[in-house]
Amino acid sequence: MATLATHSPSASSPRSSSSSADDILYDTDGPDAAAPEVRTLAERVFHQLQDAIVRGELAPGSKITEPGLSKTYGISRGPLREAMRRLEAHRLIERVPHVGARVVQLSMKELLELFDLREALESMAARLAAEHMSPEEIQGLRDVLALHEGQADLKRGEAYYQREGDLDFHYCIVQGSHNKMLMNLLCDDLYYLVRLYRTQFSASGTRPQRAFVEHHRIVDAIEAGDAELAELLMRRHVSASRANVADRYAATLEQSVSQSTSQSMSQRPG
Amino acid sequence: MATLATHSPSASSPRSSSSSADDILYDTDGPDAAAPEVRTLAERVFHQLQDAIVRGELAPGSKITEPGLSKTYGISRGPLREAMRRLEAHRLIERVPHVGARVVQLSMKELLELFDLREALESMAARLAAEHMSPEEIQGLRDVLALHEGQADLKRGEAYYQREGDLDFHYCIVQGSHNKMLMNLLCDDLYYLVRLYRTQFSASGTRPQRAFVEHHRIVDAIEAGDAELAELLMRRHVSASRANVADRYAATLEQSVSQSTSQSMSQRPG
DNA sequence: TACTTTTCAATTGTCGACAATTAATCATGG
DNA sequence: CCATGATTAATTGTCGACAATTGAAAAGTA
Repeated sequence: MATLATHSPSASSPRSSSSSADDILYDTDGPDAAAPEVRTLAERVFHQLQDAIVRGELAPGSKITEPGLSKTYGISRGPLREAMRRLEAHRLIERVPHVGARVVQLSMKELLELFDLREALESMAARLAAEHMSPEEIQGLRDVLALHEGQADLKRGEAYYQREGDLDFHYCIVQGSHNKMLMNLLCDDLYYLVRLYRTQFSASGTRPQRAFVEHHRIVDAIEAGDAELAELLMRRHVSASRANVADRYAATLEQSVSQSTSQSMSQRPG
Repeated sequence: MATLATHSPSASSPRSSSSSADDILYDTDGPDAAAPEVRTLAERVFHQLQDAIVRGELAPGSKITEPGLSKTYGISRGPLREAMRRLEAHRLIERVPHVGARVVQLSMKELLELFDLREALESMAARLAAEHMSPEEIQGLRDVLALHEGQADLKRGEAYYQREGDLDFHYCIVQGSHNKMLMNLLCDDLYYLVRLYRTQFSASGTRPQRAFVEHHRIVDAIEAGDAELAELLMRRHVSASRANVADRYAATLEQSVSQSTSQSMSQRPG
């Protein structure tokens, strides 16, 4: 049932299968955050499972069993249960006592709710970033945008979202808010869900380029110290992203009229 | 070290030590949410520990050890670790690998950050509530306010906040938003922290009465379907509550100049 | 055939024991 | 007297085994 790819049980190097985009993010977290931070088996398996879920190797809605994963990753059920409990805390899996756990499957309603949350929280983050970001941090933000501009992905206009490039930007904004609570909430609890469905509803048409322009406008506002404008632009940016996802979903629905490929979609499109 | 009160290891009735205010909240959650929901040892101990922390029996910053709690609650370390992991997910304790866990101790900066988050999220909740709440739900909201009005606590103007009366109201608003993501975030992740520090920085002077009036105004806006006004009023309401906490903290600081009772306060006031 | 009951295999929950790591204690040397 | 290093007790991490619960398959009956 679970389309689990080959996972070497003895992972020698930590964070080996994570994307390069993550390294950019983690570097912005601070100087002492560069440490691997995998001091225990449960942590390592947690990161591996997290990666497998976000990458889609563990399909949304698929049931995951403790003995199965225990054998797959070569560890006992003790640390595995701890890793699963952490996944549940991050809302990546859902557990039912005495029944089991399965990978989370957001309905379209919930996915749009997630964007509403982002709109409220990230606009707040942009406002705080405009108030608190240092010139060095703003320069780092510009570097991120320049890095994205140089990538061929953006020019082809396809994979800007899928390759975490967009989230990199949002990460930096949230970090710039200097609000630890907000950082925890967005980066630890919400962004993993966003990444999960980002690959499914990737941006279409001219949306990546427009998003890139919007990013620049937001940085301009932050650099000018215009908190109100930064908040407004970020709110519009997330809202436009939300609308794009909704459109993509509607297109998927129309497409699924002829083809009955409603397997990976939601059952309750309310 | 941990000032743990007497906890009967064999708790016959579930949710025995929770306040009556919680029952009101849980009833608004739906008809089938009245079930005890404690189908496992880990769940029960989680609720017991959660209650002990929120009630202050486990002081903020105090270290909690697995063998200690294991013996206190009469269970093995297996389910206890699971309960602790859930507490960590709810940000009520902080764990360090190979070192241990201790009850969370928010700095004043973090506590104010928490209020900023509430301001952004609950104003959003109020707006959604004005758009989506049914007449029956609004009537339930008025019932909550009437219930609070009849209590002697409010008249004495002291314990309105401490007795979860205020949070009851906010719970109902969040439920009325009909946004599951928002409900999870606020009710599961943030409100326990709020409750923890609510007893410490209880409202002062005429603040409880004013808060009560503000509650009525918010319900009026919701009933009128004025989403914009409801959002604004809630934003002001939370902001005023934040200011009140900040004032109380400043008063505590001045008081700690003569008395060096900086034990339960934060070490990093900034 | 359809429905109810029973059985059973699989999974989850719980426990006790052992290994690994840490922080404090104590001894030693400068 | 203080700093530094080894020792040790305590705590956390990990493991394998057993008990309890669940869901479904199998058997029986109307």
